[in-house]
Amino acid sequence: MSPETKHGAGPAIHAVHPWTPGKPGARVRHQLLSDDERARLAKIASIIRLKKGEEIYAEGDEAEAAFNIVSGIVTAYQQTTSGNHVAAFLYPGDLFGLSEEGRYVNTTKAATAVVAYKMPLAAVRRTLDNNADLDVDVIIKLCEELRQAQRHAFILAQRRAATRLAMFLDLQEQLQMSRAEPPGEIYLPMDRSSIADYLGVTLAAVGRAFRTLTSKKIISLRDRQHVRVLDRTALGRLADRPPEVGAKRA
Amino acid sequence: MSPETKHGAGPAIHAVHPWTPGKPGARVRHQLLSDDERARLAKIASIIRLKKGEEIYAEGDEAEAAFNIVSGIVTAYQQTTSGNHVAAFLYPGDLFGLSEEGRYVNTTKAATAVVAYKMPLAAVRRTLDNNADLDVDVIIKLCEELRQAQRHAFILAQRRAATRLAMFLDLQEQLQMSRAEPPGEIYLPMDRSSIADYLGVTLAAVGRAFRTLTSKKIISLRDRQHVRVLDRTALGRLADRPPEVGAKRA
DNA sequence: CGCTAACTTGAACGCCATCAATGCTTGTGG
DNA sequence: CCACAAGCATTGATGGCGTTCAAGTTAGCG
Repeated sequence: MSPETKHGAGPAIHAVHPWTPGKPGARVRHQLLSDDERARLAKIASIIRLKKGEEIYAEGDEAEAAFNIVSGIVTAYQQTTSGNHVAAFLYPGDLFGLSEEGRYVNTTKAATAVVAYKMPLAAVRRTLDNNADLDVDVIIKLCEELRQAQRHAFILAQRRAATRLAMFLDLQEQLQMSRAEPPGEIYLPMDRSSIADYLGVTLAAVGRAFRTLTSKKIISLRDRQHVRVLDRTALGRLADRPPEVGAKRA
Repeated sequence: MSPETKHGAGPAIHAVHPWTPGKPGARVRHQLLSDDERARLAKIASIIRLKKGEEIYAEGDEAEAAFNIVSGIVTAYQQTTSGNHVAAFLYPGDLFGLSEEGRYVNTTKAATAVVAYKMPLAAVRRTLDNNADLDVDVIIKLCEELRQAQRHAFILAQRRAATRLAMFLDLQEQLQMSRAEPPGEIYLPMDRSSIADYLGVTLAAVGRAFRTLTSKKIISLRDRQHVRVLDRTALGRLADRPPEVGAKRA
């Protein structure tokens, strides 16, 4: 078997461009690497395949490789005594395995079956040293991940669980569009408890929030993984405006 | 080195190194730029001086320059109908002015009097194209900002206000150490309502949280801007940091 | 087709948002 | 130097929302 040829040219990095303007709010993701660059990275990369639930590396481990997702979803989280905190859901085209002072800062595991490229850090650094254009691509990707983390913080700063969920769904839909996936329905590959850990609320609260949005006819659930948006205006309103603060009602 | 050199040599970028290991948890920040690089950046930079409260740019403005702080504190935030969300407090050595599709993603204003370098984006890009070593420095800095944003999200995922405040104080103390500032007391240059907006709680809740930590003899307040840590173990426990078992490197 | 894990729903308690009043501090002019 | 004002911060009461604990339901998988 020859996975390298099967999956084509090699690693691919997708990101929204920081300085090239597009249609406002469109946030189109481009593939940043040229065929040439992909081929160069392919030389230092190996393919790994993970079953759902498998751990890739753990927080505090010595960082030895960076990863690039080909297919599937990866959850990055940290474990605490009072439950897990999900920092990000990673999709095809995403990079992960960043370290601080030589150690990984979070734990990663496959949320679905995953295929990914694994690139030893030493080789990555060597390649970066010799390819100035790659540097720029990495910068662009890091800018995107930074904005992503800031959006996450923004969601977590909301007070009501239904608002956080609305913003999460809104975000997922935007990401899906920017990945040029079929629209019309939001697909949630991760399970409810991962969503809860991402939103910083309990599993029970996520359930209630889904119920709230459903009973208000803002969304409808085809099944646990597929959400249809019925009232985009109301969803958007929840996502950046305070929910009816007025408590003066009988 | 003349006294003027510090401000005269040009922009300075400070960051914790992602792959060079240090004493675990020490998180020492280094100045990334060589004198030569600073001089090159100085050619495209101009100095700006801001009074406390002055706005630097607003969310949605067309991005035309990046900034690098020389002295003072900058607050980066977004305005919503239900109050402000503070995304970050920026210190000397930090970079800001990142954009998405050519527009700023947040509003920035001076939290204290500020001196900063302003660098037109076009010139920055040209300089990056011609200086591969600068690229690497920017990558390192972006990694740090990313981790910073993830830590912020981690704080916001906490449920109790006192826990968020404890983690915030812990973080500020670490940052202060990594900046090699005098230890023994945490200095909070920002006002209470900025802290509230950073922690995603109300001003009143911040007050209560301070009172809780004070009455538990975990901290004491010299004045509104100076906090002394009385019980670091308890603070770390609240902050959900693993107990520091003589972690002085093996 | 039964088992298990994931999810939903229910009831009581506690924390924080909200509204509102008081206290503190800083700056300005008399 | 004090009086005063304006902004910032603390403190107090009440109610809503989310956590917690627990039971019931669905879906996935052998």
